[in-house]
Parts: sequence; structure tokens; C-alpha cells
Amino acid sequence: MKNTLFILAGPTAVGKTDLSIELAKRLNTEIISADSRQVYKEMNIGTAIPSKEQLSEVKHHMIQNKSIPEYFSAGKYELEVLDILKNLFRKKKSVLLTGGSGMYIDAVCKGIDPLPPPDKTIRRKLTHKFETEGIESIRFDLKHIDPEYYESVDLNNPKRILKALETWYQTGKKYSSIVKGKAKNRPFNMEYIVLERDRQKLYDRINQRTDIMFDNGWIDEAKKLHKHKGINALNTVGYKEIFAYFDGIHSLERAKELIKRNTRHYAKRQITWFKRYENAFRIHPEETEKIFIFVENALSQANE
RNA sequence: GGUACCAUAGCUCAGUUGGUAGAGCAAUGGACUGAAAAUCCAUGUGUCCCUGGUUCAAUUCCAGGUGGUACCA
Repeated sequence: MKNTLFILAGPTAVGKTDLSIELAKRLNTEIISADSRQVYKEMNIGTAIPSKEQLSEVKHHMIQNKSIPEYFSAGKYELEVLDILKNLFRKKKSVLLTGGSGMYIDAVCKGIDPLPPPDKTIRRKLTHKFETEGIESIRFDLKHIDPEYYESVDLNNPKRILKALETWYQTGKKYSSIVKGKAKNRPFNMEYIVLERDRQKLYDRINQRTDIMFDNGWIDEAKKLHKHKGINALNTVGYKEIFAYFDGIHSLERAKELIKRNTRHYAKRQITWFKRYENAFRIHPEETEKIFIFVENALSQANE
């Protein structure tokens, strides 16, 4: 008999939070958030953190337990979550992992090859090289350093190329020799539930939620974070558009429009990612009864 | 009511010296093993307002109609 990790995934604003609370109560278990921005304690309104009541109803992990200046990554996330799971599975038959960060979910479910945390100096140098000499220059370096990876990377995507170069300068090893992409075995079952909603309805919800966030004082929250604007954690839909408003780049109205649009784009990327989960149970978030039945069936099979 | 201007993609508009059309934005599809709410790639969308005329051929020229905008009354 194995324990089961239920993965509740879906695009932003689809309705994950409310459902996850209900599901966790039903399963008498705890929630691990799989959200790359909800881990930061300084952000609240703009990352749609569950309400105080919700947080008190069900214990949540990996929510607001990091600070914006801290370096965090999918690799760290994997290790921390595996640790939490080890403990939780001592007393719980099932645990709920819920969120919209596909790479974080995959890091837990499939594993991620070990890389060291980035060296700031090396990253700065490489970024500077890219910014001053252009993408050709870093492509050229990659071709000589790691020809195998050069063949398979997206050569238009500077971040991918820079990561591989950074790895080489830090470890002396080729990125392609470290990153194998082979899924690891996990000592628990994994059941995917992917939440889906009509596209137009989802977009309506995004638009409404954005307006509500502003009504709830998002601007004041962002004002306090403005001084940290260069930090990666704040390279986040919503905050960047509000910062641009503070900096006089565009109006508040324009910022709101851009936030809605960029959130829609983000949701689209998430939907694309979750199409990978071939064996997922795909369902509308309000079909709670069907979801409960799915969950119970999965658990009884795991007990056989 | 009169005069002028306008009517082309979901929106804002360009264009065709007459040979059925293209930009931006929006939208859509995709990639993605450590910056991932990040980053990157790809793709169109059409009674060219309606009716008639001229013409081998009209979205384009002409006339009338309809709608809009501005000014005059």
C-alpha cells in the first residue's frame, strides 16, 4: 500500500484555492502550495494568497515562507517539498499539492537534476556579455563549450543559453552532462486533477479578480515593494505593471489593462503546460462531487 | 434639413494609378530541468457598408441609399 499525492493543477483564477480547501478537508489532510510567487511573504494581494480563514481551516505548506531577496528555485522547491511529504505521509494517507507553477509541480513529481545555486558574479558577467554583445556572442560560446546542448536548445532564448554557460563556468561540467531529464521514481502514487473552464469565463474571472485586487489595496502593497523592483521575485505579472505606473511609464488605467492581458497570457501558458499531463482527470472546478468520487476511487485502488 | 468628411480583420487604421488586401494591438497554437507569474517560437483572422452604373474585370471610379462624425441652419 502506497500513499497518494493528489496534484491539483490549473490556470490562474480557475478556482484552485476554494476547491483545494474543500478537498483537503474531505481527505483530512494538508496542502502544499505549488506556486512560485506565493512562497514570498511580502506579496499578498497580487499573488492571490488564500484568505486568513482558509489558511486557518487547513494547514498550508510552502506559502509565504520565503523572503523576496532570498534565492529560490525549482530545485530547492523539490527538496523542501520531498522533506515535507516524508513527514506528512507518516500520518496522512494522502496529501494535496496544488498550484499553477508547472515546473515546480514537475520538480516534485519527476525530479530535477542537481545544479548548484547560481553564482551572482558569473551570472552578472554573462548577462552583461549578452546585453552588450548580443545573443550571437553567447550562442558562439555555447557552441564551443557544449555542442550537444547547442543542438537542442532554443537558440533564440537567452535565458536557456545563459543557464548552460553559467553551469559550465561554475562547475566545469557541461550542462548536457548534468541535465539528463530522466524522471525519478517516487515512493508514492501521483494522481493529477487538472481544472478547466471555458476560456471566455476564465478571462472574465481574471478581469474581475484584477479589479478586486486593486479595490483591496494592491497599490499600497506594491508601493512598499517598489524599492525591490529589480529582484526576480518581483518580475511578476501585476507588480511590474504597477511599478511602471509609479515610474511614470504609463497611466494607472493602462497598467490595469496590461495586467489583465498579461494575466491572460500567463493563463494560456499554464494551460499549454498542463496539456502534458496525459493521464490527468480533467474537470470543471465546480464539479466537486465528481472530483470527490475520483479521489475516493483513486484511494481505494491504492489500498488494494 | 444643408454642406463636408468617413465606412476595409474583434479594435485602431493603412492600401489597391481598377486585376478580391496588410500593419499594430487583441486573439489563437506551441516550446520550456533552477530567473518559470520568467523566457522564447509560430499563426491567421475579411460579403473591403448596401444597391445600381461604367468596365473584360469594381473593395477601388460614378450615382443613389444607409449609418457615423463635424460644421451650418
